Amino acid sequence: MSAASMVSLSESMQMYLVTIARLREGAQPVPLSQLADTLTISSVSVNEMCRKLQDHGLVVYRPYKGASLTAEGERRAYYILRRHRLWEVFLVEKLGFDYDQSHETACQLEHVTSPLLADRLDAFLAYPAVNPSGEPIPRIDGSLAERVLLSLTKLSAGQGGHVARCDVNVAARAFLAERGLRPGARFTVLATAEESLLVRVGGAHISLARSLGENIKVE
Amino acid sequence: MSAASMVSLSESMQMYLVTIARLREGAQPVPLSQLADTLTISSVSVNEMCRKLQDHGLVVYRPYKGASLTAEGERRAYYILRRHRLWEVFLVEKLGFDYDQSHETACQLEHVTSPLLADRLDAFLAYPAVNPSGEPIPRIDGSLAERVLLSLTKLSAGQGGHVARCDVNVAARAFLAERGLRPGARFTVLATAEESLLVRVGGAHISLARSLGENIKVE
DNA sequence: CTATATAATTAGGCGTGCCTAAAGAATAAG
DNA sequence: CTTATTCTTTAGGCACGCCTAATTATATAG
Repeated sequence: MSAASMVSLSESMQMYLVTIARLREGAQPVPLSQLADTLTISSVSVNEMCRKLQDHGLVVYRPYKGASLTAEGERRAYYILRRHRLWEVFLVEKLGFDYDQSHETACQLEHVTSPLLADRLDAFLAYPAVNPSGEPIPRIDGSLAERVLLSLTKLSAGQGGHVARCDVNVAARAFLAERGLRPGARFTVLATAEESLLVRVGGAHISLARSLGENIKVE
Repeated sequence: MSAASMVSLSESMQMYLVTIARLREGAQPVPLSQLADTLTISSVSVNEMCRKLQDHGLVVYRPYKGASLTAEGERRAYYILRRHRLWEVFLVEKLGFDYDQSHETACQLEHVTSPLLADRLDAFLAYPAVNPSGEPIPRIDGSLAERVLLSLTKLSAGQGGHVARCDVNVAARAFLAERGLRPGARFTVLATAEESLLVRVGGAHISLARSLGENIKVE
């Protein structure tokens, strides 16, 4: 529980923090299994690291519940997330990367980005508010604009946007992801009816029950 | 002595290779003491690593002589050096960094730069031939333009350039470095006479014997 | 309320890259 | 040619971040 305000964190610790920040929904702790899965690291190692992060005062870990961020942990996570998303903007807008390519590359660059570099990059990119898939970029002061999310069913035919979250069961999530309807994807609503709606994502068309669309959050 | 052509190298191994490439003059092996000094790593560790690099077929290490690069080692070194200098150009020209700042930052970025990123960056910067201090940038094919170097004494009053190398003894090197006349520094020749010349570097003026200037290589 | 699947933990290990201390070898200077 | 200095090598260790195998604890479905 030591403060460790100025100490610089290892790349691994940084990755854990930002992963928790990404996976959590609201103040919900993130199950370690999910963390292990996302990071592709064994659950034993994840456990170990979460305890260490807790000792550093960055994470609160409750067995069988999961890991959540302390105020300091969140600050650290946003610090990295800011760099990550700034690089994504640079890679996509200036270097013509695909979003997926940019994400992978930004994952590396984020850890070697000094405050000076981050701020200059920010200025160079004209202070973007969001990354290429619409996720907000934390500001220098650590503040993060909340995304304004709508249910997919709130849109009318012709409108489009980005998928933010799919709050559905695993089977449905896999089904949708396979067809391209996953967080970050750009889509257009083609038609709506009483009980279902038709969506275009990438080259594919998907027809969804309203009950399912209700739980897909977009912006 | 295994080939290891495709294997990716650790960041440390990369740092050793590019450091050797930077320090060597011609095909001269680099003394381990100099390597240890530059990397600020104990000579024991440097020794260890040079043996490992030799086992990987990247370096030739001869005790009491020093380390030199194999063809493959040089290829790897240039691969990193290319990324390093491209980032320096980006940081200085696009983000307004000082050269010294850019050098430090580029040292980090170079290790997380995929071929795609390097090539896009190269294009974005309009295929620069040299970094901000005039050192040539290795090309994609691994070729490195030789610098055209002159002795400082070859210049006449009014001409200027960058210091490339100071081939003088330690005391003289330290003396000159302290006054700003070190590799990378921009200077102007203010006046020349039979036995000495006057140079401006930064805000300072330095008067040098021709015999000393003879061994200062510039471009 | 108990069985079963899921999660947590302990124990022991591995590779990398660095360190210090101490001993041994070669070069360069007298 | 020999001594002093510098360089090399061996030995033993440490921190980090990861691993597997085996054990123990919890939660939840029946």
